[in-house]
Amino acid sequence: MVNDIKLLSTLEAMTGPTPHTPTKAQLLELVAALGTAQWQDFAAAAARHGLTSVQAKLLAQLKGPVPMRGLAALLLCDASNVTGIVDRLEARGLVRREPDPADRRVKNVVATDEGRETIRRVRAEMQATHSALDALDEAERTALYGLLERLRPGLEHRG
Amino acid sequence: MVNDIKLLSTLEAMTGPTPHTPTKAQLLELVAALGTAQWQDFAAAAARHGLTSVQAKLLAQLKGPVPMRGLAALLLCDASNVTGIVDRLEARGLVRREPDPADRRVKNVVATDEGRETIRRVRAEMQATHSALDALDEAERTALYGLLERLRPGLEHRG
DNA sequence: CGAGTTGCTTGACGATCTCAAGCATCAATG
DNA sequence: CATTGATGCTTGAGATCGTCAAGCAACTCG
Repeated sequence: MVNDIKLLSTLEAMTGPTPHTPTKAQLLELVAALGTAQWQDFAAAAARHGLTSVQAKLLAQLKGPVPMRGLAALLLCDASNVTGIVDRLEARGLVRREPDPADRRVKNVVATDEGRETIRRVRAEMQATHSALDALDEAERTALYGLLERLRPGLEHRG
Repeated sequence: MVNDIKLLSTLEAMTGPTPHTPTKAQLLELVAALGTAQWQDFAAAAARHGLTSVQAKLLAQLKGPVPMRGLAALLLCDASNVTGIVDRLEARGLVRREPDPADRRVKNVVATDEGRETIRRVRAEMQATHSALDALDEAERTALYGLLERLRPGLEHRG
């Protein structure tokens, strides 16, 4: 699938002095470190707006109306947990519970204007993440995106 | 710095049908999604050994003796929080508190044999992460490693 | 209608997290 | 040496997060 010699030399030109092929363990550690760094960047940005990371994460899922059950699935947690988180967001006016017209058991959660604006700012204020991505040029971003997309299927549906 | 045309076509051969250059937002979203997926993989593996994710994360830091204060710095949390986490790990025999010979205020936390073995297994059992990385060949891993290393400086020391 | 399922909430309980306060120890100063 | 201040850890109060079990309302199917 890949022409090793040509590709590696191109990559070397691209990423600077190439470390020799990393162990899976090294790669794993690096991915983990960056994952937590980015999560903490997110948490810090959320905190500046008086949100916990979980509240911000929930808010980030609300592109449209989502039933409580759906939020539990997205956040991979118990539905009873979502009740409390939405309670607190609703008390601050960032979110609304709307009755579902088709099923009276269901409550759909919707972000208010203020909620949308807040999460937009949180994303914009993730300085560490933004400046990290700014270190890459366009070609590198495309390459990174492609590689990460290849990782996605393995990571997201787990066995 | 980069020969765009040649590089992009090589990358296209490498990553399959190339999405056009992704927005920073798209890239950010993808990185976030993979970060959480990996974190949940870690949490699930830890849970199989009766550990919470935070307990496992603390255990993962113990390559040698680390003072409580140092753990708080590594985990980016209050020192009083570490007390409780170490209490629970110590009660299960995964960790020990040792007096510091040079400073009697300090307690150094050390992983026991069982603690080391447990965290080793947790890492080994992160199936989703391992199988995701298995989807990449050697050249791709090297490329990914190089790109992530470029991201690290921006992400880790934040302003 | 009745039985089972599903969506949400509540209550109990443990873990995580922060803050303020406290105790012991260290370091520096007079 | 004695005092003062800083440092390392623990404790307690209070909020959030997370699960499980139980409950109520509403949907589905026979």
